[in-house]
Amino acid sequence: MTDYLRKEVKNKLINGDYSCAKEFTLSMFSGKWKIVILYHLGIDGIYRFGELKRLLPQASNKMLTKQLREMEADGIISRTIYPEIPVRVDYSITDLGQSLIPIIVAMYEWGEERLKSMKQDVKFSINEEAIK
Amino acid sequence: MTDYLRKEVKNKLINGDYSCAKEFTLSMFSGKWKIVILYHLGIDGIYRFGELKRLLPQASNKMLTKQLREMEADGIISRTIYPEIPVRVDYSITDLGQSLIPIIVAMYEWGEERLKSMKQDVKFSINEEAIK
DNA sequence: CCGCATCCATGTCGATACTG
DNA sequence: CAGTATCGACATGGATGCGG
Repeated sequence: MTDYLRKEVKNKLINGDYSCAKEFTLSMFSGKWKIVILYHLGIDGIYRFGELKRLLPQASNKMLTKQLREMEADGIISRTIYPEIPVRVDYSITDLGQSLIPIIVAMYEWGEERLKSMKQDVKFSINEEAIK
Repeated sequence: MTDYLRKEVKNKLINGDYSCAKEFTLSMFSGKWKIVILYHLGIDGIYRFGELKRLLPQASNKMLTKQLREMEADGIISRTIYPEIPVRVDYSITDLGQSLIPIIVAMYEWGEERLKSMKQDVKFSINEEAIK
């Protein structure tokens, strides 16, 4: 829903509907590859376009570019072009982007916990099967 | 991207790729209306289907139902049917869903702050215009 | 090397009408 | 009341090829 969400939130903001603060935050990193890119840039540091591509082999050029451009427009990452030949482009997180990292870390931890307890449940049901 | 995200994450989980904990968490509330519904159920308490509809006038039956069913399947909300006539259905948040509320509150607060400083920037540029 | 442009299959969402 | 069914418009994302 990402593009849709971005458009919706923009419309709401234009129409003065400021009751959508959480949707606004969500629209920052809810996009294909966005949360992963942001996490890497926040934790690891600077990446070049090609490095991100290798990091996300499933992402097409088109999608990767789109996500990066949107995050740049939102001010959470920055893009630096070095007009060498061949061209070189660096991506890094901004201070604003960095301020989102705690939330993403919280999401990471929640996910880890949840996955752990889901594995537990699987073990339990296997044991129950064994008892029968 | 929501449905896509859900499918992707499910596939990743099936394939034993447990390195996607944040995407997994994201898939819990990244869906049309999900974060708003979850927030209301978490803060206000129980809602009936019709009440949610009135709360989200833009949401169609189809979408509202879909989002509620998915969140139920994910175990973050629960659905109770009272076989009266006419039928009555209550939706409430589960303990698991409640454990997501701090993250959503953090997102709400980040959004509020961000919107505030964006308004500030608008004021600044208006003042600059006035100075000229 | 880092993209953008185009085409096309698929997916998503709204509107409307109908049911137990 | 609380949904389901169906149809059609629209958007999304993958593949490919081109360009500075």
